Amino acid sequence: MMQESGTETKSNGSAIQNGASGGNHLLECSLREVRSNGETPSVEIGAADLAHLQQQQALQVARQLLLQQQQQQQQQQQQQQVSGLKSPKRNDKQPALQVPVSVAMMTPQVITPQQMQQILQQQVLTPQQLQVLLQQQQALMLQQQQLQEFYKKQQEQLQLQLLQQQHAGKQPKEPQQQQVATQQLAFQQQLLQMQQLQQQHLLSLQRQGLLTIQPGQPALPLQPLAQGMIPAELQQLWKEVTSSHPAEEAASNNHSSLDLSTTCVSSSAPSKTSLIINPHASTNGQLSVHTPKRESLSHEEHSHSHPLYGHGVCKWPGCEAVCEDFQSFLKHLNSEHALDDRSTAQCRVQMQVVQQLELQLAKDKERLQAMMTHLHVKSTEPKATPQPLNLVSSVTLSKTASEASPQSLPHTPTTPTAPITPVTQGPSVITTTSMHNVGPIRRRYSDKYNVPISSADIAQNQEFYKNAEVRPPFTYASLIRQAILESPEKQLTLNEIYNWFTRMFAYFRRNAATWKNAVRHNLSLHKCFVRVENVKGAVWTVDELEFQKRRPQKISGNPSLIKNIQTSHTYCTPLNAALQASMAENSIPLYTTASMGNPTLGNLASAMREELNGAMEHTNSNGSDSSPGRSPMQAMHPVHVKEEPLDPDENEGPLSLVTTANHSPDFDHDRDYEDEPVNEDIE
DNA sequence: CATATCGTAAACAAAG
DNA sequence: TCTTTGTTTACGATAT
Repeated sequence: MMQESGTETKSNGSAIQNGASGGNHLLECSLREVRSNGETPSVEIGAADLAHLQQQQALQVARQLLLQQQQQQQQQQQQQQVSGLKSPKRNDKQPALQVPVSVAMMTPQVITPQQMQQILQQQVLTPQQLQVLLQQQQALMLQQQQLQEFYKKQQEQLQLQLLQQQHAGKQPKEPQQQQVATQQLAFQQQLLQMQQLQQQHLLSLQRQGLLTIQPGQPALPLQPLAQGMIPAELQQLWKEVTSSHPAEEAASNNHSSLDLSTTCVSSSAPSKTSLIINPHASTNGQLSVHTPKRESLSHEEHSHSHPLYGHGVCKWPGCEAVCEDFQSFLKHLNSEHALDDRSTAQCRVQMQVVQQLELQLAKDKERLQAMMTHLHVKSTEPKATPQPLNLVSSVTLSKTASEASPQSLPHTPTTPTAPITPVTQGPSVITTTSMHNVGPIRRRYSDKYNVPISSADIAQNQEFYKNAEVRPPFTYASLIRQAILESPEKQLTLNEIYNWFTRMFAYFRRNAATWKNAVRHNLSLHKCFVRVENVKGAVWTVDELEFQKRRPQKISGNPSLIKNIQTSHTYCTPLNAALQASMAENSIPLYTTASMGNPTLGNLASAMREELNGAMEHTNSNGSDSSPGRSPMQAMHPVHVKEEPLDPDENEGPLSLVTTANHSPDFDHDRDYEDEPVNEDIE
């Protein structure tokens, strides 16, 4: 290898970097802070804020509901007492009474599987956002479940009382009332069952690819959510995406789904009838069995992270009670947040909160779509700077997004087979690399078309790739380059590169021999990687010029692509501003204070900026650049949170702010991956 | 069809 | 001697 180019490269790099990296640093820092907060999404606090505003109203609504419900039940039972017959009409009445209640508890404001998948596919959300959403959803589900159980309990108890009144002292074998009651229950549970079946059906349809959601369809503002997802399905979905702990989660999934299904199915089965017939043992028994079962389940399921428990604090909206351990939290949860009017109301409020968030998300997605459309389609129009901000709810724009720029949105046409990497086929500046369904399939990498490459996408999907064993859609060269450029000194030893791979990508915690060989192979093969002898050995650096050299060739074939890139470059700064302004504009209190606002949007912003910078970078390399002041290396500056603190002796780097901010909090986290995974599964 | 790129495998050598 | 690091060649898949 030629060593002399090493110093050359370095001086090159630093010279270029100095161009315009200052702004990035500032942003970087703020983003970093934000990100570090994002580890523990404090959505509930924001929810609490909103809850305070809405609590009064919701409380009343809830009370009314409960009152109505009870009254209706009493009326019903009085009728039963009077008639003592199981008339078919009773069944007619019940839907009117029960359906609204139970359905209302089941359906509202729960993300449908379609929406989930859509979100995942479009990858408009960062994995962090998804997790936040997911947690919220799970919390909601739990609450809903509780409500349902409560409802059922209540019904049973009422009937029990009824029985005791009527047949005091007797041991009725086949009282007609009970048949009626059983019918009631059965009916209600059939409803639930039907809903579940529907959901499962939809899910399976989607999994088979029969029911596809057009990825180009922008952010349909929440359709009336007819189907909610039960927690098991949510988890299943999430697991499919992440597939990080398959065994455990599969187990817990089975539990929860079993729990639900048994509740529904068996209760409509005759065996349950006998249970109900024997009220003393049965109902009590069911209650005493059921409740702890669910508890232990939730304990199992969320022992690591209960949606309502974090950092020793109860995260029930507006609570924040301190619980030292999970057990005490459970106690607290059951005592303080038992099923009463207040909890019910809070649950409803939380639903509203989630709905609002979803609405907001839909809006922002639409807005993003409009911006993209505008920048792609109307690339000939030079002054479009603040315009995207005003396009908040323009349906027409989002329509044109899917129609006019088909290239910008990979359509994955008719793929009933395995959904193979609908990875950015288009030149979209804001890539929508869908990664969740990337299988072990061989494929072309987006790097080819996609200017922003790893730098941007890695940043965007960092969290995801960290936990999901999904092959990142980037070439080894891109990844290596990214690793090196993320390091404070812009240089890494081979081992450090390895560590970066294992730390950043769950995928590379397997088959070490293979990918390490590939890494070495790439390091040697590509001229852009320069080995520099050091006192302690050798480090690898990136020759940006060389790296840039390779890509214009690839891209040259596609004029529209270049056009788009240039366009995005032209609008880079304005768009950046627009984005941030948009975020500021959007930051309703709910967002800014506590909920998903800062971390996720910040993350998004960083990702977007990276994308844009990446595009810029490439345009520069094409020579058709209009702003020579900005350099490729600027884009290379890490906007990422996780830096490369591995080398304790390389601290005097130029990015002191960044590195110091990075080193302390992340250090042990880094060490985690450093040791184990490397040797992990070499055979 | 030719070519380029990429990933994988593997042989080999030098250094630690 | 074994492992790590680095270089090189070969081949298949895929995209242009």
